[in-house]
Amino acid sequence: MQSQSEIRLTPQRQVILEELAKVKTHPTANEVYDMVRKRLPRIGLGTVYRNLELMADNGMILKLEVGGSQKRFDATTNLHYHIRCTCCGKVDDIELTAMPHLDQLASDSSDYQVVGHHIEFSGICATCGAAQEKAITN
Amino acid sequence: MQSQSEIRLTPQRQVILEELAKVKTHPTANEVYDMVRKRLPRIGLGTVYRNLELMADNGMILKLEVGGSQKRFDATTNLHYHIRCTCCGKVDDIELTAMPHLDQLASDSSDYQVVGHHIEFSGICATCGAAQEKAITN
DNA sequence: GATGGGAATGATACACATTCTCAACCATTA
DNA sequence: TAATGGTTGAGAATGTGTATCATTCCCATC
Repeated sequence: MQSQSEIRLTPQRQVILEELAKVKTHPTANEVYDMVRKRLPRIGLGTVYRNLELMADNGMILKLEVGGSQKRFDATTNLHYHIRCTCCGKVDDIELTAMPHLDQLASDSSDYQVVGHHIEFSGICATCGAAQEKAITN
Repeated sequence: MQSQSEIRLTPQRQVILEELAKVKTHPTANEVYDMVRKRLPRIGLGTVYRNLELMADNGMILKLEVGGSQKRFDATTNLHYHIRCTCCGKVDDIELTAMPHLDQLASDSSDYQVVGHHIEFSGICATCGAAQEKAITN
């Protein structure tokens, strides 16, 4: 997207960025809201949504439109892939070399103007897997 | 998931399946509801959601958790990839050989029990592209 | 230092997709 | 036929995200 070139770094935006950069997970807007509220108790939920969206458009952060009902945000903006736990919804990075050439293939075989791609694996995370084991053996 | 082995094929479920198989698009639950209602005017929206979910769990259809705010459904259950128009939200199949070996790679490099993957390209579809051209030249 | 205009914020209302609840219904079997 | 359990339809409830709008903030200019 990367439409606007510069946005003002208000205190709210700065805190949102910092909190997002602080975690290795891929929090939802609501989770970001909770994290930010510890430092700025009076911030509005709308402000968080608005600024996450704005910063994603600006290329400062990544908006993950993965499965599940919520958008997630990522401070790491280079091309990388994710795995989502179908059980608890958690999203982790996956170590897999990026395949930017896929975009060309897709472009060749469709009448779309391809802008990018994302690979999302799904599975059961270690925690949920262990919980299932436990539930079965009981 | 493919948990339940057999489900009763009620008239509602049959019509949902037939209508879904009839189209090459990837309709949302609401679109399925509209299609089905032409044949079963008294069907409830909840029934459509309930049964789409059920049939997806059963492996009879595919639930696409792609970007955008709505889930989409697909009568084609073999592994294939999609492209979504960031402008109008339309989802099309993309002709690209499936890469089932990716699951193994992901499994090796994470502590998840990997069950599958999906590749989603994003871009501007021909229709939206043409509309943009027009808007600029005017 | 006052001021005026545009951007940003916070509170709230709203829109929308999806799920939940529950009474009525229906098929199946005892 | 009566009992049982799954299924349906209707509407309420939930949850995520967006729009609105009055107020506040920033900052260049006077």
